[in-house]
Amino acid sequence: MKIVNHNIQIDGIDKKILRALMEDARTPILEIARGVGISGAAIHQRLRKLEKSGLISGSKFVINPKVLGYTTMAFIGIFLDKAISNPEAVKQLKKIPEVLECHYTTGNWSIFCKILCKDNEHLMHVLNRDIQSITGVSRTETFISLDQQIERQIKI
Amino acid sequence: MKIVNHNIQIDGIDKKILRALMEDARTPILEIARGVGISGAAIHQRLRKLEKSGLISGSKFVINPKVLGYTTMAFIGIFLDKAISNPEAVKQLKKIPEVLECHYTTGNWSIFCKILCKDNEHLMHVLNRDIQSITGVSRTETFISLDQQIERQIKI
DNA sequence: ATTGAAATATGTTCGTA
DNA sequence: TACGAACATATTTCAAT
Repeated sequence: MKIVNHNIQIDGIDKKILRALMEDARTPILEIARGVGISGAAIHQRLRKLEKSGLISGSKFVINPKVLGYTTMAFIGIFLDKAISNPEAVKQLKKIPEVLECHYTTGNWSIFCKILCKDNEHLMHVLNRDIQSITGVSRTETFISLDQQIERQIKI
Repeated sequence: MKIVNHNIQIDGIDKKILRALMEDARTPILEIARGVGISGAAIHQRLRKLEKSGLISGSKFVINPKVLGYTTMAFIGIFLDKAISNPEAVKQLKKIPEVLECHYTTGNWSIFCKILCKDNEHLMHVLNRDIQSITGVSRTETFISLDQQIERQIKI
C-alpha cells in the first residue's frame, strides 16, 4: 500500500506549475518560472516537494488510438460466479491489452471494464474469445461509446 | 473534425520511442537515443513525424487525486428526455469539474459519465445538485468504483 | 532516414539569504 | 522558500550522406 501525505498544502504557485504540466508534461520549468515570476530553482524545488507528496504520480505521452484504427470504445459489466475469486478474474483481464480500465464496483456487476477495439468485429472477439472464456465469468453486459465528449483530470 | 492519417507506418524504433514516452513523458530524447542506438537528431525527427501524424496527441502530468482527498469514483448512467438536445446536456456536464469523462452511448442510457468526488456526501451533492438539475435529465443510475485495478493506454 | 557538430535552451546542484 | 551562479545535459537546427 502506497503511503500518501494527505496534509499537503498547495498554494497558487503550485497550482500554476501543476496546471502547466498537466496540460503539457514537457513544458520547460524555466518557461513556467518566467510565467509565475520566480526562479527556475524554486520551481524545481516545488516540483520535488509535489513529487515527494505523491500528488504527482508520473507523466505520460497521450496517444490518439484512432490513428492506429482503434475506433470502438466499449464498457463491459461483468457478472462473476459467487465462488470465484475476483482477483483471479482481474489477473486474466490484465492479460487482455484491449482492457484499458477495470474496476470492482457496487451494483449488479462485480467488475466493470472500459475496452478499446478497432471495430465491432474486434470487440466481438474480445468479448467472446477473451473475456467470456475467463473462469467465473457468467455473463457480460456491453454498451458502446458512440462519442466521447469529455476527457480530463481533476481540476487543480 | 480533426484530420487523421490512418496510413501511418510505425516501426520498432518508433514503438520504443513511444513506449518510453508513454511511461514517462519527460524521458530525455538523448536517453532514448542511447537506448535504441541511433542519434538524438534521428529520434527528434521521428518524434516530429509521429506528432504530425496525429498519433501523439499531447502529454500530461498525472495527478494522484487521492492525495487531495478525492477517494470516491463513480459511474453514472443518465436518462435524457426524448425532446432534449444531448449537446446541451453535455455542455452543462462540462461545467461540473467532478465529471472526468462523458460519452454518448448505446443501450438504455443516453449519456454515461465517470466522476470523481471526495466522498459519498460529495458524490450525493454532485448527483442531486449538479446533475439532476440539468434540464432534460430524467433519471440517473449510479455505481461506485470500489477499487480500480487496471489503468492504461492502448498497447503499442 | 541518419549523422555529427554547433548553437541555444534547459535541468540540476549548491551556497547563501 | 527563494535566489543566482555554475555546471551538466538536452533540444533543435542544419549541411552532408
